[in-house]
Order: sequence, then structure tokens, then C-alpha cells
Amino acid sequence: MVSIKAWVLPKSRREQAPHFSKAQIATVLEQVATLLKLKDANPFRIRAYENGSRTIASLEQDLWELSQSGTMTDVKGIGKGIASLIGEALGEGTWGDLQKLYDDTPQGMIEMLAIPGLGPKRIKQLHDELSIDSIADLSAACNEGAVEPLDRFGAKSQQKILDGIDLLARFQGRRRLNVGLLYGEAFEAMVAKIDGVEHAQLAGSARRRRETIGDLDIVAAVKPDDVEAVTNAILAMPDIAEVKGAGDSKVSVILEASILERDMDLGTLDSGVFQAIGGDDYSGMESSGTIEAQVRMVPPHVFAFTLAYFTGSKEHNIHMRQLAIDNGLRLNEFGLIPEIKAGDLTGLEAAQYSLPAKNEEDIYHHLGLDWVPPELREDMGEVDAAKAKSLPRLVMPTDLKGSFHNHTTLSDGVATLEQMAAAAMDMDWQFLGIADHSQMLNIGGRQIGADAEDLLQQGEKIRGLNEVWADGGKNFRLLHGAECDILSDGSLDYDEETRMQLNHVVASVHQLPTWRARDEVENSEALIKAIEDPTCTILGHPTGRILQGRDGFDVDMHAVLRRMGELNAEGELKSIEINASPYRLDLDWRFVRYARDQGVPVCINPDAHDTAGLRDVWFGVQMARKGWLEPKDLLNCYTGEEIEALLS
DNA sequence: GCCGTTTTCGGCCCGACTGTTTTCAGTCG
Repeated sequence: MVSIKAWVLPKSRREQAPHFSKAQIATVLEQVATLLKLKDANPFRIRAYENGSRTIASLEQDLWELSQSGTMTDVKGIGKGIASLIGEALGEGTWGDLQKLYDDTPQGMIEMLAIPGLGPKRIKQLHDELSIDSIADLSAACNEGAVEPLDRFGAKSQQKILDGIDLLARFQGRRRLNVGLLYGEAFEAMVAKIDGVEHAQLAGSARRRRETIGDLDIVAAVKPDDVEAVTNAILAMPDIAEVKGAGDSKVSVILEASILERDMDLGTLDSGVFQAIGGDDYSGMESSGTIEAQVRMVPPHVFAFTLAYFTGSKEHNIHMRQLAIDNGLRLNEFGLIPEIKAGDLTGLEAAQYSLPAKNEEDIYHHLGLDWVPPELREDMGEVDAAKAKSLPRLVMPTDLKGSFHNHTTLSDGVATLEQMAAAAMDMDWQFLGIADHSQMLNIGGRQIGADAEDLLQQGEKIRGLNEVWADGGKNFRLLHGAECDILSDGSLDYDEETRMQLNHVVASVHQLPTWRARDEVENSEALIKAIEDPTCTILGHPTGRILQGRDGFDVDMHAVLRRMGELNAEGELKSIEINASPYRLDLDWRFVRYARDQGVPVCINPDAHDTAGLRDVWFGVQMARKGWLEPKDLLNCYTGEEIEALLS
């Protein structure tokens, strides 16, 4: 059972302003929104805090500068109230009267929000009328039958809460993208095969390639006469653990892992990292899991609208809907309907007057926009760019000609140089960077990394192999690098003379506990010192996060990227990695566009520990797409010759 | 709480489903 960290207002760890980081401010605003929900506050006030949190989290400017210059309210979504709250937090390290809000709300009420079907209003009612303030209390009250007689509750509600508590214990919430896609694509294929389904498509966050997936949304085109039969066919599937609901247009179920015809491939991860995040407990949780899925059935002629609607994001949809309203149109999952014709009609009735759309392109075109790739639909500027016809030509997996950060048997990989090279050639790559762990890396007292001497020997071997391929006219080369540990003070492992002999150095942090115990300022300084080292080429998995496993360390990524941008402007090559392991996907895609804007070349690295691991680059490409990258922004898309010249 | 500018108040996206009701509130996406 995953326990939720207690919610407390952060205390400043600094002597002087600014006292908090952007991430801390964003977290507090998000928590305030949730606490206000539990107090049944004005829903629009709640949304203002939610929007504020989202805005701050993705803000590129320096918060402290905005606050000092009094221009914070120029940021859309930040008004006088939130600006003054932030100003006080940054300047004084205090949080106004928020402490009272935090004190007023029992931790257990926050935990109850995770119970499916139970929301803030009813949690408040349970708290007010039965003094319930923990999941344990709630469970006991349901078992005693104390919940049933409450106003607007009943026998079914009480049972549903018990089921929800049970589900919460079994169901770990979000799944990583690779796992979610396995379920999603399997389920999509099964639904598509049902008689009466004209076509079916996976929508939602899986289609947008978010790094984690909450639940699956499948949109199915079904004629009204076939809906009942299709519903029954779905409910009769063998891999359904539970039916959560079934109506005229929607079936909501929980899928078992047995839907996957083959064993779940969980991918590979650095040695030691598994232990750090819970070892067997973690992998047990991974493979025994279930996932929630919804199928939305709509008449074929409105399929495109429903697909767009359920692809989201919610924020993108709100922006699109506003744009429609500005044009006298009503946009929903059934159509794009002139308000003047729709009148008082709603739903499918109103949709008979919809502008036609045979696909999503048509919908966007009706609103004067270019089609927006699903990965970009996060309301982060894509609507305006689509209007200005300036959306990027996003990178595709086939644009890649190599990668830079991969392991062999010299450290903790299981494949040899030759095996890794052969696998890369199979992918039509022109280069493969080898970067085994450096000597400092120890796991449980055992040295994982390579001694300098062995590392340099590997270089000899690589030069020999490269000569053979060159002589044979094969357009392929290995690049000799190392994944050098960044020590706690920001210096790099190995001596400089050793590092100088490499094609490239991937500098990464592995001693996470030390870094997580420090604050953002110290960590940022250490990372900047590491990238300033003349031998450092690539900053590897920049925060050390493991999705669904552990948070990364605090760091001002904008500041690090700005410094990297300066160094690139001075003619040095400093690249940032999108670690493509589905466990990491670090650099977070939310920073990728900022890196590009600062002139920092990005590289996608599978961090492969075996030949199959090279395929993980696909996930990195998805994150690069979410970060608006074109082939020219990525070192992976240079030719082998160009890379050779760049790194020599 | 934020926004806009026929500004200083009134509106803020919208529909499906469920369980409780007998017209609707809560939850979800």
C-alpha cells in the first residue's frame, strides 16, 4: 500500500529570499485547491488555485524576479490574491493564513479522495455528520451500517464505498506509459473486433503519450441499433475484473493483466535502482496490477468529435471550446454546432446541425487551425501555434540515426560491444554511443563501474571495430564515452586525463540520497559545476526520478538549462538527455521546449543495458514530441559522419 | 480567485452516469 506523504506547508531552508522554489509554490497552490474542495468552497475559486498551480509549474520566467518587479499579475491566471501569497512566501518564507486551512483538514480526508466514486462533498458530509476522518474510520462505519441512513446515501452507496476502499488497496493508480499502452492497445484491438464496432481508437492520456496513464479511454463508432449488442460483448470479455458501470453510450470496467497475451515486458533498469525503490515489492505491484478502462460508443458520424474530446487534455478542450464560443459555435463530444441553430437543443439532438467532420483535421480546420498532434494537446501554446500555422514538424522514431548512452558487459550491461553494435545496425542506425558506468558507482559494496584502465582498453577495442567497419564500407561507428558519476560537489568521476580520451562524457547523478537531502540551490550549483567541466558533453537523467518509484532531487532546471545555453553560445557542446527508459523519461517533457529555446541540443538516450533496451528510444521520441522537438533539435538525427566530426 | 474593458460585477466548459430521488446532487472526465 502506497502511503501518502503528509501535507505540510514547506519551511524555508534558506537564510535569504527567495525562500521557496517554483515547484514548492506550485505544490502548495495545488494542495490549497484540494483543501478548499474539502471545505466545499466556491468551485471557481478552487479552479483559480488549480490554474495558478499549473501556471507556476510551467512558468519559464524567474518567479523571484517577477515578484520583485511587481509584474507577477501580468501572468495570465495569477491575480492579486495569489500574487501576494507568492510574494510573501518568496520574500518572507511565510504562508499568510494558510496554516489554518492545513490544520483544519484531517490527513485522512485527503486520503479518502483517492477512493473511486467518493468526492469532496460526500467526504465533508461524512466528516460533519459521523466525525469520520480516516479511511479506517470510514471502513468501520460502512461495516456497521452507519453510512446507509445518511441523507442521499443508501445501501448501494455504502457498498460502493467499501468496494472503493478495497479497490484502492489493490489498484495503484497511475501506470507508466509503457504499461498503460500495453493494456490500451490490447483492449483497443479487442473492442475493434466486436461485431457492430466500425472502428475503435485509444484516446485519453495514452494517446497524448503522458509519462503515466491514469485510465484508458477507447472511442468506438457504433450504430445506435448495435449499441446494446456491443455493450454485452464487452461485458462478456474474459479479462474484465469488474464492471463499474454501463449506460447507453459508455461502459466502464477494470481490466485484468490477463488481457495481455504475452508476458508483460517491464523493461530494464539500472542495477541497484530496483532495490532503491522497493525491489520485489515494486515489480510485484507492477505485474499484478489492473487498469481502469472506459469505452465510449457513439454514432459513426460523430466519431471524430468524440475522439478529439476524449483525447483531451481537459485544458486543451477548454481552450478549444472557448475558441468555438468566440466564433458563435458550441463544441462538445458530438459536434461543432452553430449556436444560432442549436438553440435549446442539447447532445445528439443539437448535433444534427453540426458542421461535418470526417476526421479530426476537419474539426481543427473549421476553427481556422492546423491539426494539432495529440502529444501537443496540453494547452501549452499549441492552439495559438495552430492558428498561426506554426506548429513544429515533430520528430519521428525513424528520424533517429543513433544514440549516445548505452551500457555493455564492462559495467552492468548484459551484451557485448559487438552485440550492441549489431542491434544498432539492425535499427539502421549509423552510430551508437557506449557509456558504461564510471568507477565510483557501487551498489551494495560491489563496484559496478569500470576502472580507468579497463575503460581505456574498451576504447582501443572500439577503434579496432570502427576500422573494420570503415574498411568494409559500412556506414556505422561506435562512439566511446562513459557515464561519469557527478559527485556531490559537482566534480566528475575519473581524472581529467582519462575523460579527455573519450568521444563523449555523459555526466549523471547516482547518489540520490545525498542530493535529495539538499535544497534546490545547492543542487543547481553542483549540476552547473558538472556541466561547466570542459569534458562534460551530456547531462544524463537530470533529476534521477523513477516514475511511480521515487521523486528526483530538487533542482532549478531552468537555471541549469540557461547556463547550458550560454555554454553552447560560446561554442561548446553541452547537450541534455531525455533518458528514454520508460522508468525515467527524464528530462521531463515539460522542460524540453525550454531547452530548445535556450539553444541546448537535446539527445534521446535509451540507457540500454541489453540489446532490446535500445528500442526504448521510442518512448524518448514521444517525450521529445511532447516537447515540440523537430529532427534538427536532436543530436540523434545527425548523420554518423556529422556526429563523428562533432565529437572528435 | 481570476478575468474583462458595453470593467469594478457577473460569469467562469459541459455532458454521462449513478444513486438517490420523483427532479436532482455528486462524481468523473
